[in-house]
Amino acid sequence: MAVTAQQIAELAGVSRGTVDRALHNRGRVNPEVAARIHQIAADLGYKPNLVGQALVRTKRDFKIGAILQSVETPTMQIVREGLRRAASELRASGVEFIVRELRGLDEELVLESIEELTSQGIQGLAISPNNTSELRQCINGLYEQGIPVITLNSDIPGSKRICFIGMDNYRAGQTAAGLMCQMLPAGSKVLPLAGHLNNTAHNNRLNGFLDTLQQPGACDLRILPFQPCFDRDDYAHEITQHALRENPDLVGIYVASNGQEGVCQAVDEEGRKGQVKIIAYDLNEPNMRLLQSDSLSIVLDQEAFEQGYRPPYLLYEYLMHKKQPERELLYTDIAIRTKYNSDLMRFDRELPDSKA
Amino acid sequence: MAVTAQQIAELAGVSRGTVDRALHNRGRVNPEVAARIHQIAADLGYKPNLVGQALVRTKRDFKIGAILQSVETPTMQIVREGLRRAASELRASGVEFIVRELRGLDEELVLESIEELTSQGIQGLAISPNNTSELRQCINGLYEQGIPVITLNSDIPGSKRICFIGMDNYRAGQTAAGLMCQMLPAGSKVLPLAGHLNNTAHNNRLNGFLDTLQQPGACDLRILPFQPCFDRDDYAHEITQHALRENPDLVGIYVASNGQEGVCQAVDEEGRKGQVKIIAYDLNEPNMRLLQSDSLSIVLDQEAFEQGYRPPYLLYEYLMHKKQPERELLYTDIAIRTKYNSDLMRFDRELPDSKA
DNA sequence: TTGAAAGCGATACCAC
DNA sequence: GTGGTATCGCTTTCAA
Repeated sequence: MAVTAQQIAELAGVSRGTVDRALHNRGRVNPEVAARIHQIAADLGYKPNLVGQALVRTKRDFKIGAILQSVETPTMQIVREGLRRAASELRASGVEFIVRELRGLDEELVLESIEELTSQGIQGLAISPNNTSELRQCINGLYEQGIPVITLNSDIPGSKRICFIGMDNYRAGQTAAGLMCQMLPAGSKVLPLAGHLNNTAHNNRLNGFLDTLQQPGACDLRILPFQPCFDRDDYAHEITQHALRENPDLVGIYVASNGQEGVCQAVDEEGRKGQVKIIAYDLNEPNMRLLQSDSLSIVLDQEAFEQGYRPPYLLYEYLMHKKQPERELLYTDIAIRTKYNSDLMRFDRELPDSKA
Repeated sequence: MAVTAQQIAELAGVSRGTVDRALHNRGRVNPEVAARIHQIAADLGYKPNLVGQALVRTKRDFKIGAILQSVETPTMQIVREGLRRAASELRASGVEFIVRELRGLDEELVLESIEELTSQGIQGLAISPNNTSELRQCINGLYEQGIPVITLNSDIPGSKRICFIGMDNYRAGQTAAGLMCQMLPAGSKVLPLAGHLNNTAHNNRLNGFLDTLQQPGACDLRILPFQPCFDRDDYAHEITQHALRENPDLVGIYVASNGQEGVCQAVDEEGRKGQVKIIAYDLNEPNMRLLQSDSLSIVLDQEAFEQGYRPPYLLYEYLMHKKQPERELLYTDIAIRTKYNSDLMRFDRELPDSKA
């Protein structure tokens, strides 16, 4: 049996209350007694039992909110799974949890939802935001009110969110560059595709890619001018088709955004499947299929489940023990997925049994 | 606030005790009353508060044991980190935890340690075993005594351990084959290295690799006869040197065992660095350096931290809620690591603050 | 400055 | 069958 506060109290010849005040430096305790208590606790290696602590905290009831956007996309659906799982686990420990799942990107709706959640008295918020100044101000406002915010999947840099969890897109771009170098011989021609011109995530993926390939000592690849496909498969298809016809020696395509299905289809139609290495993003159902059919060579994944799963716990720790997240930027793993190591059903992603 | 058993009791006009018996079907309760209670609980979506439950369980004190072998190796040191972290977390919830960390592989010592732990009254055991029939029998014996065992890192197939957590080595070999195909042009010559001839893990890695390359429709690589290097860098060095001299067109080396440092050194000495793609196993400090210096192209990692971290929790759940692990074989992720995505210090690997 | 006691939620035991 | 009560470890309040 682990040592309890009661045991310390008996050894010190005082009551549990005094031990508690002493060990937590709450004052109102004779310095000599306090010193003795600390000594005994250290000798016995006392650690407060977290279960006991947690039970007490259930008196002050916690209420945490979460807002997801674009829940219709495959990646956000995985984020949502993670969020739901965390919510269900925390609810089982007595935490109240309110989730708003929004379709599309609608700043108005987001601001409304925040309003709604705060009026319901949430004490912390996890959100997948747009990067706009209104939302930044809103988050800063919540911070001033003492409501911690965590951004997930995409960030609002410079805002007063206590942390961000998501992909390091620049690093991911570097990773893609490294893989292209491994796969292609010197002098190969590569086409980079991005989404919207002002999408920070995609731009970072592109810059990481280009910077790395231009470093001194980097492998020698010939990079075509990058093309925006606006996350659309039809545009991506057209761009790819055109590039393939113009460049019979095109052997690599880097898709920093959505549009990979259009790319793969074009490559297939032009009869170049297997001759062109394609790297795309996010391990979801459609991309799994493209990997299995050898259409995509590699998918870089951002561990979307984690992005949903962790924020509730981070907020809980913050509220419960005033514990700050380890870092302001919690980058998820950059997972390299191929045909052979891409299992959507990893064991640690399963939902726990509902206990009746 | 979540709904509590007390509230149900009030609504049903009975006492908490009756509610408890009814909901857990412990009998000794009027069927009509039981039905009413079940109805109310369902309506209110009652879930027992896990914290409250956990607190009660601290009365019956849990004692869990763990045995690690070969703790002097880089990989097992990561496993150990995971194990220690889990131990420290569970201790903070009142679970007793006894860990034996053994150097080398010594079956006698392992059997002794098991004896010692059981005599101390452990109710569950996590162990990184050797695959011998004595140990299998021992594990089966523990099972008969009602002491669940989990094997980690390496398995004893067919024994009555409740589950195994570790790498799917065959799948890893397939993954390596897939990567070699992506990296090398058709007709390339590849040298496969293994460790001991009877090491199951290495053999599986090798077979997965060879099988995949020989499948119909697979890419066309010429595989040299595989060589055992007995996990030694000096042998690996010699084998590699010889192979490189004999085969000026050798452009790929697959190292299914240890010995990668010898391989890299030989490639470097022969002036072939950058011309030969090398795939090896396990992301540890030495391999990180080899990745950074572009000596290794790719490392396949087995998530050693997880292998240590999860078994204690699985045992705890098993003992606490009689919950079986989801599967008998819990395969850890096959992580593909390159120079750019190999960070030993991922955020989810950090030790929690010690709470005073 | 200190102790005694209540209470968090669930369970187990013992009377009735 | 059922209700009352003690208990797990800790925090908090109220008296003293």
